[in-house]
Amino acid sequence: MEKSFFERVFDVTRKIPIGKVTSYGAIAKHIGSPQSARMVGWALNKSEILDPPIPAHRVVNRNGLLTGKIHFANRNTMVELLKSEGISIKDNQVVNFEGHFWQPE
DNA sequence: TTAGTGACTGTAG
DNA sequence: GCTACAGCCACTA
Repeated sequence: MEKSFFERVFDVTRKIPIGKVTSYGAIAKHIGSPQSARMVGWALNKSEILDPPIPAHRVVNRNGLLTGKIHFANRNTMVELLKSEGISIKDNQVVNFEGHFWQPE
């Protein structure tokens, strides 16, 4: 039994270290479908109903832009969480994105 | 069962 | 440099 695409996304996302961020594309690539980054976002959307919750706030698009924050109940939640982990956010974007970037394995 | 949708990305104009 | 379009796969109605 292999894990579904869905579960792999969570598996990778959970491995993101504190203070680090990654992109949908990086996760999708790790799973094996670089062009299915949309699926990653879709999966993360479902993640909030899971237990335990997935650190979806550490996943941003390839520009370091917090596009996913619009799906949080409060649009400041994602920013605040990242800031509390030592990541600076400016204008919905990760400051020094490449410096904080983390890639699975 | 078929059709529609999605937290993206890369290429082309 | 910016805008537009197509592709990708899994899930829900």
